[in-house]
Amino acid sequence: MTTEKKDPLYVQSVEKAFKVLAVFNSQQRALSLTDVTKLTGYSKSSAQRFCYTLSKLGYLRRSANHSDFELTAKTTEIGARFIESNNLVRRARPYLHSLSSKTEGATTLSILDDNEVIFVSRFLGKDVLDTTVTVGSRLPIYCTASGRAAASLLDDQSLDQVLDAQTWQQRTPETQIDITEVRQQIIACREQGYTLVKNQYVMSDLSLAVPIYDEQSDLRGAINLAVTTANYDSEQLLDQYLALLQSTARAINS
Amino acid sequence: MTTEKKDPLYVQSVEKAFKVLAVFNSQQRALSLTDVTKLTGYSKSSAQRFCYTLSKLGYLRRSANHSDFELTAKTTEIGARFIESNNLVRRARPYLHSLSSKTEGATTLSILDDNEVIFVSRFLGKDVLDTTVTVGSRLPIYCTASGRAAASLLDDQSLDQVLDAQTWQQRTPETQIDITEVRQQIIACREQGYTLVKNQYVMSDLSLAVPIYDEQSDLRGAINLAVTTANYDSEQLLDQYLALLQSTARAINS
DNA sequence: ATACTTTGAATCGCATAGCAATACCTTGTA
DNA sequence: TACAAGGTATTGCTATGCGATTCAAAGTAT
Repeated sequence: MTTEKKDPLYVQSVEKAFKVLAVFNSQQRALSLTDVTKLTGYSKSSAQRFCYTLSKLGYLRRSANHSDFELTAKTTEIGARFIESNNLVRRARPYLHSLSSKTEGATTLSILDDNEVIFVSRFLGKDVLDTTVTVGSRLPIYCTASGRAAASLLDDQSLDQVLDAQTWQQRTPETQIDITEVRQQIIACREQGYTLVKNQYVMSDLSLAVPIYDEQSDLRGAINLAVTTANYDSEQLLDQYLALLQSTARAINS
Repeated sequence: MTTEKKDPLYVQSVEKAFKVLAVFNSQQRALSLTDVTKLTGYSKSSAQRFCYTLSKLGYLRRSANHSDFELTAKTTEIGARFIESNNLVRRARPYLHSLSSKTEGATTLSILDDNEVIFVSRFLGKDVLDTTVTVGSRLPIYCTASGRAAASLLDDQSLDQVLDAQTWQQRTPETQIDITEVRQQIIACREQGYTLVKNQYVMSDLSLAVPIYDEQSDLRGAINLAVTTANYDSEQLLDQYLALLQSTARAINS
């Protein structure tokens, strides 16, 4: 079924292991073996074997009542090594940190991955506005400033592919779910070098993002400054911080 | 050789995949196939197969010059789902954030894992002191306030095991590498409910940590407030923030 | 209590997925 | 042009991972 073609180099057990890990999330924190069976579609035996193996390796553990499995802190290890080793993240961090302090908003660096962006660095200012997103969180392109800015670096063809692959959802009353409308926004960002997004992903979020292309590593992404609509309106944000954000982007890229 | 005993449920391919990912770190950012071969001890074929598979899955990619492999941003995904789903982290976050703003120091929540602690939440204050540690970073027990505080929750036997397993290293001129000395510090923490650590992991770091035990999830860890010795001395830190840190710990636990 | 259902753990032959070795390219160097 | 070194592709063998099945335990209902 799902097995594309026989590919002699491809190790399916690895795929299965990651798929098992993938069914755990904040909605599905603790899962029984049968849950895993259903969610992965694997046989009882396979689910058993992979849960067992992943437990041995320390990426899963039994929940407090011993009936379920859940992710362990160890799952953060691999990603942390990426964060620690990536030069773009390394370079960006001090700038984002100071920008966050200066503005009291939240700053992030995100990287384009498939049809989404992944937050790879994040600093929260005094303005809380958390929404539980953290380093490692995946966010859609169409309704985030980071996503739109990062996507503005793509050529037309890739952009269309990415937009087609979005799962368009009316996340807030104001979310734009019209593909041509969003596409225009992204093209505009490509031309003017920034994008401003309001109440698209969650309400009371006002975000300004600037694309980042790291030649050396060939990574596309964006830096983002998020504030609450309670403290700023769009013009204030642009007037006060666009120049700063853009110079930060330049600084990171050099 | 390394295969302990035959264990019919254990899927070795999964172990190998993770071991391949594990050889990548900030010292070894980009690795060729032969590098991976050497570092894992696997045959050329195996290294090839797992690098190939992990690339297909999106956890590795070719470096800019196409000769090496490197970790991708996607590696942060799994850990992020742990962070997003873990209740202890969830509960602690707002407290740590406000504590960091209030003190201008860096706050962290860490969880005991094997013989180390893992940072699972972290907020940097205006006092920079970064040292590239982030969410997901593993840190030793013996020379960190978080580690010592978390270890203070262990019974004597486990504590000794953990201490024996440390790779004692003179990280700074002041690092204590005497096991009995460190053990005393940890026992003291067990009694007084906090530990203060200075210049042990890096110079000019002054850290105050309080143990956290989450009954519900049976996780042991610590919350930590780190400042620079330039801004505080030990007594100031204790006087001003110990009570606050302890009440934060209580708040998190309820 | 006793049967029935559901879920997790252990067992077992079988087929195939993953193995190492090898051969085949490709690229840089002398 | 020959050589070396690292990367890529192929192949035959067998151990590994497979699903089915059985066994055990815990929970529900009668």
